[in-house]
Amino acid sequence: MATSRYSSQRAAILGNLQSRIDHPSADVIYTDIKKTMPTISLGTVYRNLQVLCDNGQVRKISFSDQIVHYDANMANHHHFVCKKCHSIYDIEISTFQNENIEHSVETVEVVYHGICNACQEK
Amino acid sequence: MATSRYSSQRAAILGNLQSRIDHPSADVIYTDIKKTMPTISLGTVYRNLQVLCDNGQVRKISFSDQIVHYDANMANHHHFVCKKCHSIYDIEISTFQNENIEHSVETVEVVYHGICNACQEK
DNA sequence: CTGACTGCAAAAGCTTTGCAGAGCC
DNA sequence: GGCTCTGCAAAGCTTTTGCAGTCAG
Repeated sequence: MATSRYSSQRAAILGNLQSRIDHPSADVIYTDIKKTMPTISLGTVYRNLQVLCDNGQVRKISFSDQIVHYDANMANHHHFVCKKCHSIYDIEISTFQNENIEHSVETVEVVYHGICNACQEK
Repeated sequence: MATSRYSSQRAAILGNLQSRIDHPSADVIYTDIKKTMPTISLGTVYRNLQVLCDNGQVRKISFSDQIVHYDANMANHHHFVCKKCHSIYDIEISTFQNENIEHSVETVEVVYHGICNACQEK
């Protein structure tokens, strides 16, 4: 944050993402913001999403479609992806505990992120 | 596989993936196979990996790096991704039960795949 | 023979980056 | 005024696709 400066573009991007419950791609955010801020460029959207990620205000999520989706909900939660319509739903952890997911789950993918043993020893 | 035909290329791709414990990208598989089968093309690798996925012999896994990784281990297991060296480790479910993962986990990402309510009702 | 498969190369996404100019502090 | 940020456009990467020829069954 030390070298971060306020810009209306960055505010618009964060605001847009926080007002949504879906998990848009950079391009979807860009198209949406362009309606009210016609001069914004796609490169700016990508650059700011990266900064917001580094600042911990936004997270990237990626599924099997080679597109990075963004999520401003930083609370601990899971995701459900429909293989038919490709919608992405948030799954609250409490729901998860109850095994009470309202969709038909076929497979579960779990990915841990962190620092591996080899890197820690360096 | 009604309309599937044997080809040495497909066998080489599946064999290569099954002999590995890492989770290579299509390009890594291509480069590796090219050593013993110099005429194989990258397009063929992509096409066959897709077929093998459709047949349930291989699965795609994607993390936050915009590259699709392939995994021939179809048993139920999780993955650990090192944010420093980007290595991918398999995490066996039994290990998971014991919370006995040998790396330093910072975040966990859980994604369910299936058919959502809306699509089921159609 | 037939039709699925291959190699090649071009095209098609999505994302990153260089540059010159603009704007926040 | 300095340094970060922006818009634009080009470049970069991964992946897909069209086509004509090849090969398994």
